[in-house]
Amino acid sequence: MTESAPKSPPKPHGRNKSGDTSLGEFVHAWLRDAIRDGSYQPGERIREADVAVRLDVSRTPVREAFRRLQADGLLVLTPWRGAEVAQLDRGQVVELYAMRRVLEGTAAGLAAEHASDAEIDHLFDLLKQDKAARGDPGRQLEINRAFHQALYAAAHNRYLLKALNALADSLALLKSTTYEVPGRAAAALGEHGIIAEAIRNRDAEDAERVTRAHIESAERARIELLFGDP
Amino acid sequence: MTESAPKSPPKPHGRNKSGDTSLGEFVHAWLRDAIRDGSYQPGERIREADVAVRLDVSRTPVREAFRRLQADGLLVLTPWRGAEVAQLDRGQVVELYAMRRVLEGTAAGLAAEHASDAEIDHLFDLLKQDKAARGDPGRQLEINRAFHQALYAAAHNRYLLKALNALADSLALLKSTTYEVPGRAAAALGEHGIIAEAIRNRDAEDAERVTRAHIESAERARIELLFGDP
DNA sequence: TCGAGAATTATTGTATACAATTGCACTTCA
DNA sequence: TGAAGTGCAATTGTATACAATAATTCTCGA
Repeated sequence: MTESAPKSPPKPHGRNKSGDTSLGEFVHAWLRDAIRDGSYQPGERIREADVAVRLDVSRTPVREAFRRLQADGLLVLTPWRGAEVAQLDRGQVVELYAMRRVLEGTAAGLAAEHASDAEIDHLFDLLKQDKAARGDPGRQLEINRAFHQALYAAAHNRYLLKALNALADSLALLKSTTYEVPGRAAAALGEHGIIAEAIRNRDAEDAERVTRAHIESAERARIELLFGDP
Repeated sequence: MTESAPKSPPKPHGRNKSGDTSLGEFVHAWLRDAIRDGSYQPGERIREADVAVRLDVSRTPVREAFRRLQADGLLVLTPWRGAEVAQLDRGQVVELYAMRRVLEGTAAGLAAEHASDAEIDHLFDLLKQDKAARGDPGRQLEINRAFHQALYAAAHNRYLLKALNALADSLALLKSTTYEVPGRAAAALGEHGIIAEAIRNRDAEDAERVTRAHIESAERARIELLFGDP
């Protein structure tokens, strides 16, 4: 608890075993993942010193990570009160999905215009993998993420990519995933297929339309999951 | 230069005269404004110690500000190289405006659906002020900003607001403003009027359409200003 | 004279000491 | 008994010392 305990000798702070360049980045990634997988629940308070002790670093990189996570919207920092994992009310969830519908639709539209053939191949490859993973929800979830990431990248717009990633982070604050709704995984797979098809056809308008529909059905599943009355 | 100079006695770090709650926030705001008004030029390197000495604070709050500005996309931080004011290449400018077209259009569409009557009144009030400020470019620029901010707020979507503000920050990296193009201020005023009208009519589709057109003409002015060959 | 390598220096990354603030528990008085 | 005031503990904000790294300069040899 106290920091005056006989610590190990000051360790060099060069690259740590992960691919992070600095401890601050390492802590950022760690906390982000911890929030994602629910180790830290929304609304829970996080103390700098706790994290520092747990990761065996000083408070400095922890503070750095806190600021970044605040900017990402994952933490709420109040002066002299510290950090709390953000929690979304119903209104925010609705706003989040409204935003996602727009951005994701835009990404699909731009992808239809700008995606390279290799990028389109990659989308279809992921679809194939998804089909193969039927019955393995964990794997499907992973591939689902990859599909959306591939879609974002194919749009070739850095600002859009950044905004979509920020949105995805906020979405991670909702503990459960829509794949827990019966049939949702299969439905999503089908919708992904339609999206990929539209992109291959270079039909931007159609790609945007079907993608918005995809997000809308994801939102319906989400609202049902969270609040039980769609 | 050296920090060991006989400093003033350790000053209390309570609320400073500005409305900032912490020094970190104060430094953040200061740097942000300095980048906005060109005191720090894009591409210019900024050293932590310099800022610290200049603002008479330690490096800690400066570092904090640097991280936030990096998250905002205003600074580029390379490990052990420090901070550089971000600079946008032509591709980024195009991507930025593509994004802005989408988000700003979406904001207008949502505003048409969700804006309160008071918010719509505010938009028209700003239009009136803008007309009155004809001939005063500085004031017009200020009102222009306020108009767009009011538009963002009227959309009632926190994520959209945040994304648009981030975009506006990046836009500030371009030193000049499109109002330097002859006739641009007047054209913008007219376009703003059309947007406000569409919102008052609660015509979301039209509001989005005319707003996208507005951003497109702003982009044309920008590209001409920056690169001279539209 | 030029280039490769080593020492030096400038600058950032990290750790930690200390100050300031807040919230809570305890005391005290009506 | 309850409520208000006061002191203490927990926690964050800030300053600064030190370590590590990268850029720069200097030296020496071909």
